[in-house]
Parts: sequence; structure tokens; C-alpha cells
Amino acid sequence: MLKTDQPVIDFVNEIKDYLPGNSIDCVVFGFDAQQLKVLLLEWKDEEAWCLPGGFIKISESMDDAAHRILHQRTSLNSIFLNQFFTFGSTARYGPKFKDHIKKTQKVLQNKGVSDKKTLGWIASRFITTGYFALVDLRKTHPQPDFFSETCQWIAIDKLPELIIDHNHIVTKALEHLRVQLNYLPIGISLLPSKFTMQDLQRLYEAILQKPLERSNFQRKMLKLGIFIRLEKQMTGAANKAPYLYSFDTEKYNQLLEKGIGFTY
Amino acid sequence: MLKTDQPVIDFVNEIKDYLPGNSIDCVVFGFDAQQLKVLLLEWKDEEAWCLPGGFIKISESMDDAAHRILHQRTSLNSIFLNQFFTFGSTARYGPKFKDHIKKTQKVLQNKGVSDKKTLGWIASRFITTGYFALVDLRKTHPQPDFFSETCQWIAIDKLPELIIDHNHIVTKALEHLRVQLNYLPIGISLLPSKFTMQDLQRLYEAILQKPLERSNFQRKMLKLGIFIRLEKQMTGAANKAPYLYSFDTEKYNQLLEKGIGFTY
DNA sequence: CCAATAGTGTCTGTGAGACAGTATGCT
DNA sequence: AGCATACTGTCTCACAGACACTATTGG
Repeated sequence: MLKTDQPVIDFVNEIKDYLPGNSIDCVVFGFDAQQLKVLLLEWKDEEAWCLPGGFIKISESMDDAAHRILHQRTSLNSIFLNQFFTFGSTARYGPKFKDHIKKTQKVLQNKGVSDKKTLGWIASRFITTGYFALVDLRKTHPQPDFFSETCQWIAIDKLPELIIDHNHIVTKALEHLRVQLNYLPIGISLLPSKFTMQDLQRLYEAILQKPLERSNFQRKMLKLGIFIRLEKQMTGAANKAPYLYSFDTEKYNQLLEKGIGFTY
Repeated sequence: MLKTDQPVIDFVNEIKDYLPGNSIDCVVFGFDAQQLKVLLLEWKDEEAWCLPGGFIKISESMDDAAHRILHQRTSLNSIFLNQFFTFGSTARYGPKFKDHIKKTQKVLQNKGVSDKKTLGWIASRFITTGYFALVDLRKTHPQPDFFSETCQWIAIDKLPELIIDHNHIVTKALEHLRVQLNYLPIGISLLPSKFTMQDLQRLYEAILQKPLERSNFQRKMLKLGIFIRLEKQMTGAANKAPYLYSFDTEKYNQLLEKGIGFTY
């Protein structure tokens, strides 16, 4: 076993500290000027993509576990993170799951893990709870785990095929994001501190998957009274320069408590 | 062990067939003319109330488990039943939990169960997933399980103290019911097949916990076009008799797909 | 007749959506 | 000037909320 495999050694040693049969998968949303993106891990050697996830320590709450897991992948500490659904169907354990288990065991064995207990633990039935997070992707430093080669942001409309039911988990998270739109701090969480109304509109359009009318969007948003107008953003283009805005955090939070409550 | 304790024998024998550490608790809502009610179990001998719940078989999905558990308590087969949240905090395992475990073990021991494995299984950390159901309580036949004396409908504003975090689970379910009000078949599920507009209004008022304006409520509801007006209901009182209505199921379902989408 | 509740009509304010008109930055 | 984009104003329609008015039932 190589020195670089210390994380694997830790994982094997720690298995006894985790709840069996329960896992957490995180759908981390970010927004990059035009597109809604999700944080994914790409496996080493094997062709496989998955959501960042992990297990729950016996001494730890599920929420704490989710924060810990996400901190490991993004190095962010104060993350907007909410549970949205628990996936407990038996359909999770079809051929795709068996395939995934083989890959997992192969990776572990390549790293020198031959412990039957560990390999069996991994292969048992898991119920996984989905968490979704909203982050400013400019502030993240994606870190792969020891199963994966890379950890990267992938546009929501160009997702590869993911392991087991992870595509389904992303779909569910996105539905949740849409339904809860009026109660979530999407703007503050997903945008940089200064942004234009066009940026904000593109964010909403990316989430809702439909075009919005520019002038009405601007009027309705500004009417909420949660923005601070800053200097103009000179782009060098031959047109009027848009204003930059930032959020008035206090008013934003006040508003979120009762729900923004308007249509788009 | 008495013959009447067969369910206990089954339970002990079946423990190996259940997923360890995971349970399901159901918040079953019913509406009885004036009040929103929840189905609760009252324990034998011990002073304790709890939600109907159970465990997940290894070969069974969580949704199937929830339906099975609820069928056992209500004898209803086609139930509107949705998962709403998974409770995985460590705060669940405070003094109240320890107290509950003692009571559970006492009941089991009184029934002749001395098997250490069973008693330990019960006492381990559980993550529980909450399901909520909407039923017409006139059609149910509440059945206590072998821990409980009675299974009965309790008004939502007169809940007793429940075991562990079950009060919290009810609160969360109620929040969920309110938020999702426009997307749920509350009327069809909770009311008898024939009802007056006043019945429907009282149901909404019970859920939203606020009075609604009579004439506007009626106008908005009828405008949805999902009701069939039937004969008048002669009450014998000295006032105009209200019409009875039933739901036009097809139109109701069409409408629910896009959400009712109005304010109350 | 009256009392009580059911059902309908009307008015006002708000806001969404459509779109016209004005302002600005650069070539 | 001309073009492109940003911002503002105006119009219409729909609907929520308040409340007045009519209808019905039985004392």
C-alpha cells in the first residue's frame, strides 16, 4: 500500500464508526454567468460519474454529516444546505448498482483493501438521503476523494450518465429547487456579491428553464426592495452600461421568512 | 408466552428481515367536520403516545413499507401517502429516547422476550423517515399494534406529549401540508364524497389556521371548475339550505398537475 | 313577519404581462 | 448619426379582498 493511500486506510478503519445502510448524497448547485451547474466526481480508471457523498458517523447527526462531506469537497464552511428527499426504493439495486459495487470493490482492492467486512459493507443495501446546496462556485476549490480523479462543475443540461440513481437524485433536487424558489436564498447563495440584473435574470431563467420578460423582471425584482444599487459596470461595448447591484442582506432575510411570493 | 402474543413472536422472528437503524413514522391526517385530526397510538400500561410506525423489510422499498404499516393501522389500501422528511439528528437520543427504550424493553420482556439481540436492536440509533397521509377518517378502522392499547384520532390542537421527537415530526408534517396545499389532493382525500362549501372552507381554515372570507372562498373554489353541484342539504335549521358538492375527479387531477395556484 | 345562513354581484386595489418610449455608451 | 442594450412608463386584464345585496329555509 502506498503512502498516498492513507485516506483509504482511514476509511477502512473508520467503517465501524459509520451507520450501516445509510448514506448521504449532495447535489451542489452553482451558477456560472450563463449556466446552472452541479458538482460531480469522475472516477479513476473506471468510466463513472457520481455525486459527492459519504456516510454518517454514529456520533453525528445527518445534517452535520452532510456539512462535513461538503466541506471536504468544496472547502466551504458556511454552506446553504438542505435535506430534500430520502431515496429508499429497491429499484436502486438493479444491474447498475451491481456494476457500481464491482467497480468500487475493484478500486479498493487495487489499493490493497482485501478485508471482507469492508467489501461487504459497501455492497449492502443503502438508503441514501439527498441534500442540496447552493454555493458561489467562484469561491469553491473542488477536491476529488480517493475514488475519483477529478471533482468538477458540470452544466445541468449536459450531465453525463451517473452511477446508480444519481441522475434521478439530481432531477429531484432540481424540482425541489424550482418549487421552493420563493423561499430559498438563491440569489445571495449563487451569485457573486456584485451582479447585474441580467445576471440575476439568467439565473432565474436557468432554474425555471424558460425565458422571462426583461423589463418586467427588473421592475418586479427592484420592487422587492432587497437590492442596493452600486456603480455602473462599463463593459466597453457600444451600449448603455448596466448598474451593478448587491443584496441588502437584512432585508433579503426578512423577505425570505414570509416567502417572496410572486410569479415569474 | 400466551397465544395472543403471536404478533410479538412474529416480530422477534422477523427482526433479521428488517433493515437495522431505519424506521418509518406516519402522520395520518383526517378531518372530522370541524377539526383536523391525527392518528395516534396509546401504549398499554405505560403513559405514552406515539405515531404509527414500523420498520423496513430488506426486500421492500421504503414506500411499500409505509403503505404496509399504514394498512395495518387503518385497513385502508389506496392511501394518499407521501414522504416528507427524514429525521436523523443525534438530539433524538436524549433522555426522552432512553426512557422510551426502557418502556419498549419492559413491554417486550413482559411478553416473554428475553432475547438480547432483539432488545439491543430496538435500542440502537434509528434514523426515521416521516410519511404523511390524507385519509377520510370515516372509512378507517383504527387498529392498535401489540405495543398499544388503542389507536385513535386526536385533534391537532390537542395533541398529548408524544415519545421521542414525534411532536416535532407532526409539526414538520403540518408545515409540509400547508406549503404543499396547492399541489395536494386534500379535498378528495380528507372529505367524504358529498360535502358543502362550508365543510371545505372549514378544512382549509383548519389547515391554514386562519379564518377565510366566506363569499370569496366559495367564488374562487367554484371557479376552479372541479366540483359537481348535487342536491341541497336540508338540515332542518331555519335558513337557506346549502348545496352538496362532489369532486369531478378527472378535472381535479388535471388541475393538481399544474398546481391550483391561488392564495387563500 | 323575522332570523340565520347560502349564494351572487359589485367595487377597488394590486400586480402580471405586453410593449412603447427614453437613456446611455461606444463606433 | 447609428446601433445596441439598459431603464422607465403605460396600458390591459385578472384576480384577491371587502362588502352589499338577494335567495331560501323555518320559526
